[in-house]
Amino acid sequence: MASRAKATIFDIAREAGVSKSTVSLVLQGSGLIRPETAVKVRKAIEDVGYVYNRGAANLRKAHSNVIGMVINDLTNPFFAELAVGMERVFQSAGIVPFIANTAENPVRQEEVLKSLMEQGVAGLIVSPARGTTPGAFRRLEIAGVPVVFAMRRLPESRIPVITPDNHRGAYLATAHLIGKGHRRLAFFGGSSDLVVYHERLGGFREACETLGIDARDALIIEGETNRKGGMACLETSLAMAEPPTAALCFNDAVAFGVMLALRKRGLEPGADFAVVGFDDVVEAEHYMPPLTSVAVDSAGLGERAAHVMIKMIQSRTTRAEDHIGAVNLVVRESCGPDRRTRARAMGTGGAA
Amino acid sequence: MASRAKATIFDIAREAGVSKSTVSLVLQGSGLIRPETAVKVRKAIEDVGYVYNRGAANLRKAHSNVIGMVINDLTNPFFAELAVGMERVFQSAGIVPFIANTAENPVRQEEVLKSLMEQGVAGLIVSPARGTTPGAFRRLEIAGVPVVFAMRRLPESRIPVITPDNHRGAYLATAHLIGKGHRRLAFFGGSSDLVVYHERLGGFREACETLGIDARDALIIEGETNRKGGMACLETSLAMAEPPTAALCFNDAVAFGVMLALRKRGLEPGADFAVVGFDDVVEAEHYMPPLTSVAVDSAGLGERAAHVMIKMIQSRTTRAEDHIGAVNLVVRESCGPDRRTRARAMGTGGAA
DNA sequence: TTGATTTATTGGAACGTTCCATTTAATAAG
DNA sequence: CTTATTAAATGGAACGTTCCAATAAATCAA
Repeated sequence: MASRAKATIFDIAREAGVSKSTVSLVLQGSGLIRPETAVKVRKAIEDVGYVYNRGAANLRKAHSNVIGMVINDLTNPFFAELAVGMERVFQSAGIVPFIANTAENPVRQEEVLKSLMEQGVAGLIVSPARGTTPGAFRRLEIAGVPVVFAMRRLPESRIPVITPDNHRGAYLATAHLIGKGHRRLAFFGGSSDLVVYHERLGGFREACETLGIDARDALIIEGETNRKGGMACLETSLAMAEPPTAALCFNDAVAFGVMLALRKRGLEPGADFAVVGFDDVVEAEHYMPPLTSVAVDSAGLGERAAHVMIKMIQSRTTRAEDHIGAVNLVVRESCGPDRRTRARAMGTGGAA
Repeated sequence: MASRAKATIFDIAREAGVSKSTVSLVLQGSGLIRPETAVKVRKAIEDVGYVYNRGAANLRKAHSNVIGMVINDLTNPFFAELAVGMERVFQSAGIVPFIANTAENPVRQEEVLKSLMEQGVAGLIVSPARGTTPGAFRRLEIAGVPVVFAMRRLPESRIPVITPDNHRGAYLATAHLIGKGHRRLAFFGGSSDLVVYHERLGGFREACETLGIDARDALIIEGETNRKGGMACLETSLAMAEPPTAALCFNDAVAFGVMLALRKRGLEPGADFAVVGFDDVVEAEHYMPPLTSVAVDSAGLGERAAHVMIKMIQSRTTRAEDHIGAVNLVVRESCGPDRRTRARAMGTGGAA
């Protein structure tokens, strides 16, 4: 209401009877000022209701402490987890990261990136939107802003990447299905404009071939990466001449959709059709039946991404090594007769 | 890599053979400059790889276009939905909101608010963390920054609030349970340091009294507002001498927990124990059994909050009217014999 | 042709900080 | 008692914009 003109360090200086420079020093916690003076100044800061103007400071300092995270879908708990992991690290480093959502929209992403750059971010952690064009991050590179990709990568980009081991995860899951005796397999959901898709599909294919199944017999159906997509995939597959008996799904959301569609047709997930998900979101454990899924530790990947970012900023580089995170197949009850229910298979999925 | 010193409007001016003022005018899209000149300048902007420095600009303009949203729990899809609703509105207004997560931690919230203020935000939409002290927003008020509370309110605060009609929602849900013939009711989850809790509990109590049930017979168990809390509540209640036969849950997460715990005891949610949730998150519809819940349209509330914020900024005020959003009871199958499955009861819950 | 008006462009001060170079005050060394 | 040394505080320039007042160029009226 009252809102008198914003207080500046000059107001503080007058109030405390010192110079603006002294105030500045106190604000930065410099040891050069006499403790009593510092106390006096700090009191004045309180009294005048001062708010530090970081914009003005950055004008001189030329390096802010703001880090942005650009997330492609905030409503997916999987990405929200990623964000939370990053925050944990930044918090302990005294950094407040700003999150922006692109809602899987490359145009929006462009706006978001522009805005963050204008704000003078020190670095950016990005899970790029589907359909991102290769040039979208050129401006960032030119400006020399450190960028890390998390969970997703772009084809032919030099930007460091933190992702789970998608290939291995898909391999483990597929081997598990084959080990259960399934011979007609399907891969449901996702689309080929995502690098992740190719990685996971690659693991699926390799497992098929290694374990004696002709990959050309496998059914591959692209689709949306959500429940609806999963339902559609299942319907399509059951309309085939020789329908599959098991499916590896692009992610858990797709798997939930598949199970939903099975129920709707009077089929029991697990007994009548085996389903494996990917990501192992919290819901997977509580679903009916509990979903077998590839756990990727998204919060851990978020932490790792944050650490890499901090390193990059400190060493003033825009390059860093990629990091491929370990995955586990978490076996639950969505793949038929529960021989080893609720056991955690760590790095072994029956690839014998 | 190369990263030559950041280009400024002076560099553009030199490149285009005009003055810095002209460049500034072009950047602001002023109609005062000759179109050909504008084209020339815009080309120079591209050529030098210029990045607008909003911090410097704000130094003069004294009003940024940055809006912050402070969310208490980003992993709850309910709050993520709220964020998405807000973003929709801001996007069409050309504003990029920055989201920050407080993880339900008042200390973290303090840091976040401080950081956002230092960044010079034009306004703040906040879903306050549980346990927020009344003074937490004093600095914002002093600085005259517009603030809107969303989903949650603080006791005795003058800050405008956008919330669902918690009292009515709880009333409708409770009346529904009573209409089904239940007489021993429970209210599960939440805690009394949340204003929302009192609102929902108030609706519950009013329904009991109005519809002929002594509210003192009702069982009220506080607890965490997540699955775990729900499980604990159910266990506690079943240990009572005369256990309840139905429960209104503080939110859907609690309701999911209750259903989980029922199953674990071999009881069937719906048939053996009626459960109603609150919020109607997307999972509610797909759960087994589908959860009857109070829909609050969180995305819509987010949009509303964003609109109010934009109005406040334009009219340079820090006051605005509260907004209480309508709620619907969405009846599904978690409350016993499904007399009217999948019907949407709009504003009427059987309060006759 | 001259002056008035409109249209485009420009220089300079200001915004709130940081940081360097300086000054002043206090202390130590000779 | 000087003079060198250290500690504490300060003034001024700079950061990259915006915006006002001023100028220059073009158009119009008389």
